Amino acid sequence: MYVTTPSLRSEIAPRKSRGNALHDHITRDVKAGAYLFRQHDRAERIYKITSGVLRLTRLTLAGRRQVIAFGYPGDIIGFPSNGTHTTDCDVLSDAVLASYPRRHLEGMDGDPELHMELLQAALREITEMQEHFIMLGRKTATEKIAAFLSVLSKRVGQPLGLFNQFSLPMSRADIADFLGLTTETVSRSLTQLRKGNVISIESIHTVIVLKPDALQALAESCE
Amino acid sequence: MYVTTPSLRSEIAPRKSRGNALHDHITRDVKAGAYLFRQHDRAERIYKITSGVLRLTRLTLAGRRQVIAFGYPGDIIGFPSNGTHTTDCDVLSDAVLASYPRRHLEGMDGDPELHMELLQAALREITEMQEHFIMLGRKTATEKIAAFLSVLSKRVGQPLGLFNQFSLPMSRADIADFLGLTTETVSRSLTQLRKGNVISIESIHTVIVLKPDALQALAESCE
DNA sequence: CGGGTTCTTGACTATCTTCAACGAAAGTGG
DNA sequence: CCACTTTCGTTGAAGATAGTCAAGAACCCG
Repeated sequence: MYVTTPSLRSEIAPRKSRGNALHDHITRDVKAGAYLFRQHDRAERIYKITSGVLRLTRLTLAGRRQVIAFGYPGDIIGFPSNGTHTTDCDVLSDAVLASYPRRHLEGMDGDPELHMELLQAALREITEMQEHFIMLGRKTATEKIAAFLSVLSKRVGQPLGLFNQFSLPMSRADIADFLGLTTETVSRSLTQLRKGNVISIESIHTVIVLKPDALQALAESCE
Repeated sequence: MYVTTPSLRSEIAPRKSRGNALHDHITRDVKAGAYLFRQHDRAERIYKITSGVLRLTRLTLAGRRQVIAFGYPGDIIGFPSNGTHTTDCDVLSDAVLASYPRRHLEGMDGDPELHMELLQAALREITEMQEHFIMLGRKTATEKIAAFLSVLSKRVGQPLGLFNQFSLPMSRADIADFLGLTTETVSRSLTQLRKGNVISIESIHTVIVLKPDALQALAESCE
C-alpha cells in the first residue's frame, strides 16, 4: 500500500477457476516476524495478499532503511526486476497469501488470464507509486500523517458507531521511514491530531477516526 | 528518469527487425514545449525516447504540480493505468520518439517479443521508482541535488577534458518539484556545490562536474 | 514482575521555507 | 536590432518546521 487515494482496484475475488492456471497457486500462512523474501533473492513467485499486513523495505548504502510500502489484502507484491526481488519483505501481522510462479507474469507460457491480471497489477503499482510521490513531495509532517491515516481508514477501517477504527500494526519508526520523517515527528503529529480531536488513539496500535472530513481536509491541503 | 543509481537497462538498440512487430512503431519528432499526452487521456501508445528530454508531471488537487520523472533517451514512458495516462507529458528539449500501440503491452495479440520488452520496462520502472523513494525519503537538500546531478552526469554527461559536462534542460522549479524542495533551496544548494568547487555552472542550463567523487559522496551520504 | 524496547514529550538547533528584492535571461513588438 | 516586458534565477533576512539529543512513560515479552 502506498499512500494513495484508493484507485480502481481490479477485482481479484476468488474465481470458479475450472482448470485454468489461477489454480496454479500455493496458499501460504505466514506468521508475524517471518521474512517472505529478501532483496536480491531470486524471485520465484509473486504474492497476492489475502489477509494480514506485510512490510516492504530496502536498505540504503548508508545503512538507513526505507519502507517502500505496506502490503494489505488485495495487494500484489514481489514484482521482480531482472529476476530478483528488489526489497526485503517481512510480515507485520499474521498473513495468508496466494503465490504464483513468476513465469505467469514474465513468461508467455503461463496462463494468459493470470498473466494479464499480474500485468495490470504491475501497471497499477506504477500509478500508485506516482501518487505516493505526490505525498512525499511536499507536505508538512501532519499532512503526511493525515493522508496516511485517511487512506488506511478508507481501505481497512471498520465502522465503530459513528466513527471508524483500524489497527496500525507497524511501529512509529516504520511510519517514519515510510513518510520520510523521524519517529519523534510522527509521534508529535499523532499527538497533534489527537489533541485536535481529529483522531483518538485507542491503544498504540489502534486508531479511531473521529472527524474523517477534517482528516481528509488536512490530507488534501497540499495534495 | 528517476534519481536512481543507474541500473541494468535492457538493451533496446535498434534491431534488425525482419517483419516482426518491432516494426509496428511510429517515429515522431516533437518540439520543446509540445505536449505528448495529458493526464486522463486515453493511452493509445507507449513511447520509447530516442533523443531529447521529456517531463512527466501531475497536478494535485491543491493545484500543486509534482514532477514525477524526466524522460531521457532509453526510457520508456506512458504506461497506462486503466487505459488512460496518469501524468501529463511535455517536451523539454526537442525529442525523437518511437511509439508502439498499447496492445503490445496489454494485449496478447501483439508481438510477443515487444510485449516482453515493454513488460520488462514496466517492471524496471517499479524498481527505479523504489530507488527514487529512497532519494525523497530522507536527505538534505544538498544531498538530493548532489544525487540528482550525479545520476545525470553518469547517464548523459559528456567528457570535457578531465571533467564531465551535461545540460540541465529543466528549470530550477522543475528540479524543485521533482525533489520536493523550493526553487530557492535548489538555487542555494547549487550555489553551495559551486562554491565548494564540486561543480561549475557553465551557463544556467549547463553543469560541469569538477569533483565526481565528492558529488557521489554527498549523494550517498544518506543513501 | 523485571528488563528491554517503543513511544511520548521537552528543549534546543539546524534546515528549509517564505517573503522580498534584485539581476539575468528570454521573449515580444516596434 | 533594440527597447520593453516578463519570466527565471540568485541572494538576503526572518520565521516556521522538522531534526537532534535527552529523559521519562508506556508497553511488551519472557
